[in-house]
Amino acid sequence: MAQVKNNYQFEDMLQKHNLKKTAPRLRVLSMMYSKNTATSQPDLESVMNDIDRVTLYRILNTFEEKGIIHKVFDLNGTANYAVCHSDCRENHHQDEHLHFNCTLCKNVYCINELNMPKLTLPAGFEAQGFTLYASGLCPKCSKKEQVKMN
Amino acid sequence: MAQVKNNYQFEDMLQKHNLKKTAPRLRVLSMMYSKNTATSQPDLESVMNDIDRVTLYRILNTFEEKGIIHKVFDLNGTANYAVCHSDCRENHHQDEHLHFNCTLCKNVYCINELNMPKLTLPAGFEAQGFTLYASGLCPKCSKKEQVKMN
DNA sequence: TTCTAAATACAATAATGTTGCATTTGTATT
DNA sequence: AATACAAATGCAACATTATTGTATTTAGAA
Ligand SMILES: [Mn+2]
Ligand SMILES: [Mn+2]
Ligand SMILES: [Zn+2]
Ligand SMILES: [Zn+2]
Repeated sequence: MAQVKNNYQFEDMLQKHNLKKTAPRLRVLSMMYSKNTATSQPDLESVMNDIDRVTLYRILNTFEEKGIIHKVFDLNGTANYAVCHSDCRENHHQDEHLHFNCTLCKNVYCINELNMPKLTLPAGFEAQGFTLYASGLCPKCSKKEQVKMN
Repeated sequence: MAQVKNNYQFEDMLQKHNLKKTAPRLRVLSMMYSKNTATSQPDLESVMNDIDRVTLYRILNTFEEKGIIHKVFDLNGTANYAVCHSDCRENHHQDEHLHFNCTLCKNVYCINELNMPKLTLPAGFEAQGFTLYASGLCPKCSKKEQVKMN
């Protein structure tokens, strides 16, 4: 479920990362932490339409650099941003988890409950990181489909 | 390695999919089949700069629909296109393989030699398809790095 | 050769992302 | 509380990627 955090905690987060407490940043944090799915760039932009587009891009970039959020491209190539799990540090993400993209509601879920399988690549390839994508129906949408069936 | 095919074979391919044999289509096929990596949209466009951009997009779309090529987004969200392995059909891709994105040369490799691990998602999620991404050094670039080290 | 549906070319527009710079603001220091 | 300055925002301009509509051309069938 969505991690519940209040404004004080967001201010703390910014302070810990040596970032100034500003209204745009707090609003972005608040929005991202209020959901249990990633936030697409278009969504973010339409919700925060009073904040300059460039400011949003810069906020997302710095948050990513600081290890607060990570970027995921969904199956359509759209940029989505999700809050990082515990162990991400500045300029070093630790986000090897599955991303589930619902084909119906288009939401992207970070699935941390699944440990990545160990994989051996063909000779010559030196893998540094893995990401797993899955597409299909998320719990909400699969329920809706069930109802329609009956 | 790159699948070697001649122009007659490309013409056959188009015919089998009920597509007219046109110069732009044959050139796109020829380019994609000549490489063992996916072709990025920008690359395609700069190489075929005499063909209209829109035409290229439409060729890529129809090829994808027909199951001739599949689209892969690399780690930067750039669209790449790769020739499909045997068993893709019209409007039904069968491309559950690993995509390896080299961090140095940026090339995207389709790794068919690896069978996808079976995964169980958390309750409620109904997965329809999986894609696995890996990033790191491809054989060529990892060799270059070796040489530099010495 | 003629005919037509399909494909391409061209024009316009939308969506996404970046860069440079002027202005504003958070915060450390006095 | 006032000052000072780096950091952040806002704005303008631009680049890239992608889509839509329509006129023109062309592959392939008749
Ligand atoms: Mn994630
Ligand atoms: Mn592939
Ligand atoms: Zn859903
Ligand atoms: Zn490489």
